[in-house]
Amino acid sequence: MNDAETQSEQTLAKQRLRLWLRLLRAHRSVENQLREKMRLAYGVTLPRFDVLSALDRYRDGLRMSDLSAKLMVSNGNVTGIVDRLEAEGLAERIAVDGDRRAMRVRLTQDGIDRFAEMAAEHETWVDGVLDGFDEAELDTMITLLKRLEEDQT
Amino acid sequence: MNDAETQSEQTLAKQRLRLWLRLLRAHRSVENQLREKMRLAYGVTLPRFDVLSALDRYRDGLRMSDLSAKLMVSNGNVTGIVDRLEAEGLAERIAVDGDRRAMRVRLTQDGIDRFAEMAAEHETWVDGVLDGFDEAELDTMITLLKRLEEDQT
DNA sequence: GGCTGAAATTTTAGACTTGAAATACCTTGC
DNA sequence: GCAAGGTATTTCAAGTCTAAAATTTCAGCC
Repeated sequence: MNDAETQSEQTLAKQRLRLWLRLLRAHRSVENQLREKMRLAYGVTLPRFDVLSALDRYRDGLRMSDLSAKLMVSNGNVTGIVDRLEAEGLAERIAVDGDRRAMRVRLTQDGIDRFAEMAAEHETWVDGVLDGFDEAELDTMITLLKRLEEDQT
Repeated sequence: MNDAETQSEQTLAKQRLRLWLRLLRAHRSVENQLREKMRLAYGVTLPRFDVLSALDRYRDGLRMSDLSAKLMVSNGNVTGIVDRLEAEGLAERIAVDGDRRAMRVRLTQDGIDRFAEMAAEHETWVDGVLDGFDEAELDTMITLLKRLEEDQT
């Protein structure tokens, strides 16, 4: 455990741990700010906004399992959130013909309209929170974070 | 809205949004992996591990409010987690003399020992997950993420 | 047709999380 | 001293989240 290579490996591992802790804190910081703004301005939670956002991107609707895969959360989780969005009239479940096990979820017109309002302001909030980064820095981080995701087989 | 400067501002805002989405996904990806490993290997949740980690760094103990501030979560949240850690015998609450409102939480000897085991393996897991990054890349990201946090007044 | 295993979703139990209210205590100004 | 306002923590209701079990349906095979 005393040669230079092992030494460097140890340092690298520690540095990777530091990165993870930074990622954790950065995420929590941004999330906390956005959650409060969303709640005050629109009375909506972040998980619901995330689901609306995914559904807005796929106007034809998504299956429950596609939705949970895209959001990287469990199936049971989206069941509850979609239940509430449905109760609020922002989303609806429709049958998938040819497979009676599956459900397609899509935005209602009201959901489309409400999301459009929120999304516009959401973007300006994010812009404000990440104000300190210029284009080069943004590109750097986006590229590296994207690789992080791709690295996970 | 047609001059070059405004155009660039719009692009920057979109890019910042992209960064936030990347951050979200990267966080979720790492967290999901670590959660499962922690659960299978030690039967412990990530929130509990986080609290143990903070307490391990401050062996004299932390007040509940210091703990919640360091972890960037609500007060009510740490109350529940510390309750459970206490029930498991890993942490204990002790009175703060001079202020009967406050509580100091610290690890028990068992908590110290158990955490040491977990922390060692946790580090190797993080090392594995962030395997794809070399020292320069780690430094870059750490520096930028650190600045993100500092930018929030 | 009927059986078997897989797939999509929901249900369930338990934990985590927030924001707000409640409780208990402290501190300051008078 | 004591009232008023502030601080530390807990409690509470509602929502989010996971992992595992349960349901329902599908698809292939005999």
